Amino acid sequence: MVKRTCFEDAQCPIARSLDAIGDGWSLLIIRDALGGRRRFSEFQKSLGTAKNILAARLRALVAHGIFELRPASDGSAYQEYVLTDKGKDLFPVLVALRQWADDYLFEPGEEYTRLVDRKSGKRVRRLELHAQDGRLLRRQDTELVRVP
Amino acid sequence: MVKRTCFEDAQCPIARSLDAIGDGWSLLIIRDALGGRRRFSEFQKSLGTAKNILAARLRALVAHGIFELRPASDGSAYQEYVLTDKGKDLFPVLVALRQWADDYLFEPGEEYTRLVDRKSGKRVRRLELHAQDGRLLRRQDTELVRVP
DNA sequence: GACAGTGGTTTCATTATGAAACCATTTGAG
DNA sequence: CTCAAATGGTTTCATAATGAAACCACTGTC
Repeated sequence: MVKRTCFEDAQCPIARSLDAIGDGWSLLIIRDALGGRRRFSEFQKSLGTAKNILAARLRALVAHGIFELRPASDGSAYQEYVLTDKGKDLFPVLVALRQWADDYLFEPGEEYTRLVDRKSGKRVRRLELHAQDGRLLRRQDTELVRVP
Repeated sequence: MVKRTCFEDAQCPIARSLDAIGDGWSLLIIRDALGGRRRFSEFQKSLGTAKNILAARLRALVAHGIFELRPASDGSAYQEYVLTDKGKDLFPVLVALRQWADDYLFEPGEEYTRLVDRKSGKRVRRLELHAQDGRLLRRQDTELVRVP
C-alpha cells in the first residue's frame, strides 16, 4: 500500500516529506481537514475520490501520525479523522503551494479563494524566510550545508 | 502521461499546484536543479530514477514552464534543463517541506543537511506568514475566503 | 577510428489508481 | 419499533502509471 521504497530511508528531508504526503491526494485531504472537515464522507464528497483510495490514504496518514481517529464530537457512534499537531504543521506547505499557484497557475481575473488575516480581512503577505538576525532572505542568500 | 484529470480544471490553487508538481519526483528534480544540477545524467545519477520516468517528468516540467531546455553552457552539443523563474519560485515549497520534515521526520541526532543564511552561516529561521501590517500570523489567525 | 558517455526510446512486468458493486452497522423518520 | 437511508468502509476487476532492462543514435575523447 503506497510503498515508495526509494524514498523510505532517504536522508533528504524533502524526500522524507514526500514519502509521507507526496502522493497527490494527501495534501488535498489535509487542506480539507484544515478547513474543518473530519468525517470520511465529508472528505469523500469534497474530493470526489474513490472510497477505496480515500480509505487507503487516510489509513496511511493515520499510520504516519498526521491524522488520528477519535470518537465523533457530535456524540454519534462514528469516528472522526482529526489532524494531529504534525498534520496541522503542514499549513506552511499548503500556503507555499497556494501562493505559487496564485502567481503562476491562475489567469489575472481568475482568483478563486484568498487567504486572509482574520483580524483585518486583508490578504496575507507572501511567506518569508528570515535569517536569525531578522534579515529577509532570498533563495540566493541561502545555502545548503551537509552536517555529517 | 501523467494525466490527473480530476485536478486539471480544479479551482483550488493547491490542486493546481499538485497537478503540476505533485507526482513525487518533480519536487526532487527541482530540489536538485536548485542545487545546481542541469543535465539529464546528473539528475538521473542523483535521483536513481529510471531513465524513462525521468525523461517523462522532465518533458512534463518543460511543458509546464518550470524548466526550459537550453544549449549546454559548456559549449557542448548537448542541452541543459534549467529552471525558469516559475521553477525557481518553488523554493518556498521546498523550504516548507524541509522544515516540516526536520520537525517531525528526523530523530534528534539525525540531521543531515541544514539550510543556512549564506552571510552568517547560521541556520535560517522558520518560514513566516505575516499580515499586511506586519503581524506574525499563525494558522488560526488566517481564514480562507471565497472570491466569486 | 575505437570506445565510453550522453540522452534518450522501447518493451515488458509490476504496482498503484479508480469505478462499481457490495456489505455491516448506525441513524433518522414515521 | 420498524424500515429506509446514510455511514464507513472492503472486494473485485479494469486501466493507468511506474520501474527495470535492453537497446540505440549521437557526441566527445584518445
